[in-house]
Amino acid sequence: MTDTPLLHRSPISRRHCNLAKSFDLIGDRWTLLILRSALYGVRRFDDFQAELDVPRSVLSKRLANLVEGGIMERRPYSEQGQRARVEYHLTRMGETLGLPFMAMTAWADRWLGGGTSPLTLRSRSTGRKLSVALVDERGKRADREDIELVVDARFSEKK
Amino acid sequence: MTDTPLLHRSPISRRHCNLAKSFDLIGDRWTLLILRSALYGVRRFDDFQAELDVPRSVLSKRLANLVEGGIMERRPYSEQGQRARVEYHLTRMGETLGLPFMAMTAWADRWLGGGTSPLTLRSRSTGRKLSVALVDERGKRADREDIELVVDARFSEKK
DNA sequence: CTATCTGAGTTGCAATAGCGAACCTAGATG
DNA sequence: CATCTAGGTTCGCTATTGCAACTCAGATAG
Repeated sequence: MTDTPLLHRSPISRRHCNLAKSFDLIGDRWTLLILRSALYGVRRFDDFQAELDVPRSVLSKRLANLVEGGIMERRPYSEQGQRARVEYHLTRMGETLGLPFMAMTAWADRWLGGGTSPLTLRSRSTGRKLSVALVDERGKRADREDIELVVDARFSEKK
Repeated sequence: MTDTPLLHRSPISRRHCNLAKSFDLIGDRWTLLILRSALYGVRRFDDFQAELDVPRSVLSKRLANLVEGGIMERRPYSEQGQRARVEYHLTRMGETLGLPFMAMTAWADRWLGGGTSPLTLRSRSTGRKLSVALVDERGKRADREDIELVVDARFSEKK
């Protein structure tokens, strides 16, 4: 296992790094916890609040940020004989966070859960176990040593 | 595309959720940015500081947390004719965050970068483009509708 | 037609965390 | 013996968080 070579600067400048930008949007403990719940199907203010025990004022602000960022949307609903209320649904943009969250879950199960996985993923059609991996177009897994980073020079440090 | 069914509580209680635990460790904007740089090969205090423009006091605290959490380790080094100094290396635990970060990068390129990817991944041996995906043991990609969540009942809400 | 319940917030205040600048320290160099 | 460098710490100020209480709007009950 060779160490990655020492660098003094990242190959992609922070201004151009979409990953870095994404952290402005979701790089916050409560936001991440809200998204975790939302990906499971939680949608309502009081459900988020009760499940996470997040201060209502903070929850309110975080949900507003997520809506502004396009990750969630406010959608009115009404239950029989109740006045109209509001749910927070993931947009398509929000739903696609599923994959990074699954990758993160696998990491966390391995390193923080001692290898126990409270939740596993399975193919409904084939019954096979699913996992997140780095693969080529054919589905062949790449191993760590075989990965090459290709940097688009337009996005490097000083342009 | 059917909506995920409404839930009032997540299927995994927060106490048992390793994903939720991981957010205590890395669910913070600066921590995430530090890890991004570290995965590229940045290791030194002043390099992190200059690249990220993070307050030195905050950087100091975050690095200490990462070391305490087992994600990074302090390692002494000396350059010729310089006194011994310290670098922050990712441990194996830290390195394996690469996959979640690659998944997150792909998400961010798609939704925040308008589809432009400053950085792409390629297989050194085959030259093929690599991407993060949810696959079965054979490398067959699963599509969204075909994913089943299997919950270990021991970790549900009330035990 | 007033009183109560419920879900979805807002408000106010104290405690905490973050920010930026200045300072410290230990050896190597001029 | 003054300066430089890398890796920090300290300090005062501001911004954000956490918590409890309050509001608001409609539906239902008495």
